[in-house]
Amino acid sequence: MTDTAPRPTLEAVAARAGVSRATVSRVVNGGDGVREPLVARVRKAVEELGYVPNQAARSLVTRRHDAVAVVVAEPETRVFADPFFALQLRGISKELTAHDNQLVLLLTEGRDDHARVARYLAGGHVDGALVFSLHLDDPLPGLIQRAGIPTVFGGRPGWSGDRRGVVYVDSDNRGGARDAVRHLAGLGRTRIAHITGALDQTSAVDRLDGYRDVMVDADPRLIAEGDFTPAGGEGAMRELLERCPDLDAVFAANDLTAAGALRVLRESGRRVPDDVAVVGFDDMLPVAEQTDPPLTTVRQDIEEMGRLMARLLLRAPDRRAAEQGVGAAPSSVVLPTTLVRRASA
Amino acid sequence: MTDTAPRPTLEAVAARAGVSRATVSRVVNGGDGVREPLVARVRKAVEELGYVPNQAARSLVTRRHDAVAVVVAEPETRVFADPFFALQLRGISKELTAHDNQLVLLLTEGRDDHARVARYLAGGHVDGALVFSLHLDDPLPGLIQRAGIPTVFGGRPGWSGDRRGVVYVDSDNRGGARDAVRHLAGLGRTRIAHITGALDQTSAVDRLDGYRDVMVDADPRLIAEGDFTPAGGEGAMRELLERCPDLDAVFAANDLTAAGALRVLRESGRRVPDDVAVVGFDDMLPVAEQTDPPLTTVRQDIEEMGRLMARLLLRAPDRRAAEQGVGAAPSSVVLPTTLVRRASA
DNA sequence: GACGGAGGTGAGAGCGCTCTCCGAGCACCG
DNA sequence: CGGTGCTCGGAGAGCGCTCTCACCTCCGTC
Repeated sequence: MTDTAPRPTLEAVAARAGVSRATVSRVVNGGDGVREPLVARVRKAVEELGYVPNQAARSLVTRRHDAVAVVVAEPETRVFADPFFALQLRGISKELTAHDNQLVLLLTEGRDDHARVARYLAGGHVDGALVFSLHLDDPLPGLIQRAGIPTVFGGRPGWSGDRRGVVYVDSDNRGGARDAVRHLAGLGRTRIAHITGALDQTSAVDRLDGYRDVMVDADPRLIAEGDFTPAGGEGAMRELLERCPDLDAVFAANDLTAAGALRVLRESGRRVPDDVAVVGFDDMLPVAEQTDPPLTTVRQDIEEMGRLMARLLLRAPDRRAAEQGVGAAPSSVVLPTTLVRRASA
Repeated sequence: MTDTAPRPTLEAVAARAGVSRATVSRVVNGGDGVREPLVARVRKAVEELGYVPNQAARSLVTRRHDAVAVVVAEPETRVFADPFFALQLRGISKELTAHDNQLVLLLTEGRDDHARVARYLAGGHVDGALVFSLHLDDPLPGLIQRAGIPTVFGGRPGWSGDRRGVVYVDSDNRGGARDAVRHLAGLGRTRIAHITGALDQTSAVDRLDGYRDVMVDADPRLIAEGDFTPAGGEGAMRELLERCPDLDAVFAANDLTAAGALRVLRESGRRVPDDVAVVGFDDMLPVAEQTDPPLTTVRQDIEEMGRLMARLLLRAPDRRAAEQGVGAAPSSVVLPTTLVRRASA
């Protein structure tokens, strides 16, 4: 069980294959510049010995780590109750795996962790960082920028610091919101309400802006603040019904909020979509398909966002290249959204 | 921006503090055996230079990595739609952070990834592994055991291989299920049905066993197979209503399933809990509290399970200690559950 | 006052790998 | 047939750190 067998080294493989360490190294790293028969002999030795390169030794000299940190700066449990982040993580994982990179997960809770994360990133343990920092007042992006490693943000960081060189991947929240509201208007609805998300996050602000783009002179009482949770949606919906009992449509900042709103609408005796049409955002499948009635919503490809973040990061020029002016820094990407029609609007 | 500044080394700190490398190393690693004035001088130099130890160099000689792999062997998206895993991850993260360990996340999808994961773990990149492998037929536990690194499983691995030395953390699924069913019986219910989870997972099997412990000679038609999803719960509930229209209680394998069942019960015109009492499992807050009526359920402390897994792993004797027979291997832990009474039963 | 010992400090040898030279060998050209 | 250029393989120098020794200082003790 406790196999004392020391792991074989390059040296051991070289000895077995009857070549030098350098040759084995070349083969292990792609085999360029080594003649076929030798390559085969080396590979055979590697196989027989079960050789696995020592990553620490390799990193020591190459200064690469083939590892990327994923920083999740969400103080609340919410990020977890929410499949959103999990899906992005999955996209990231797939892309990193495809490039033989490891994923180091850094969850932060509260300010105390910020210093820890900053130190870790500055410590050169990873080649780059993917950061989810959704809050407007979050100091983390600034700290990370100072750490000086390539970084891609998930969602537009709502952050007033130096924006130069900031790369992010986001959905077209504003455009998606516009589509949603236009859809409702196209159904002949005129009293279209909006339940916002947590307004300390850029996505919520952008969706609100999109709503306003279409409802240029909307009754301000048609806007109620939510927080992306079902409970928030319920509260906001009650508020709206009280203020504007004549509303005939609701655009909710996300599907969970919409689910809460639907519940309150049903309680109040309103029929959806007959009396009030409802549109959500995200197209989170377990939620959007399970509501009663199924939710018309704005889909964003969350997993693809994660993939893209990783791709952008891996493509980022490393320090040496940057110093030589080689390879432009990648720029931010905003992914399109699509309206998914179901029964609720 | 592209700071060419090479990171300072031990050597540099030593020079600045006017001591030897060895002394700096001692201070950085706790400062034992170094006199106070020197310690202060070294710390000052570290501070001024912004020295951060090179983990690769350190690992190269110590053969420790202060990193733990978390392997999630769930081919389906489901694990993600489900806050369950996320909560455990959070517990793990907290505990690892408290011990200055990093979390390397390995998500596997499908068989192809198994070899990759096994190679990684065997490659000695991490000091141990926390493995979530919920499926009965999963080859991963075997592969990992062969990799020969300390491992703790999340949930009892349903695996027919060599069980010696297998350490896991699980909830008392069977006991919790018994409590749930006894509670229903205590309410005077006699036709108590069970919707199972996905029966290729030990937790589902254990909960079914718990149900059977109480319902010793239950009508087999009172058991319907679900899959831990709301949709599965709906299907199973319809099936049950058709087979046994006289049932007066349902114990669902988890809260999501219960939510689906509730919907079908409502559709069928039955009142909960008056006509049919319902109990879930997990006490997943966003779900259990939001159902109509709120769900009576069996709570397990998911985050604590994660914490415990990490604690067990970190306590596991390292190889050297094991060779000397020092430090017993930790043993598995089964955490108790508690019944949470809400309105549904 | 000399000696033993304990407690601090420094020197140096690697950990396993990459990568830069160099030298050897080969083909091809003159 | 000798020279030239190129390609392939090997030797060796570190990467930054830890850790074992050996040494040195200073205290207590007889």
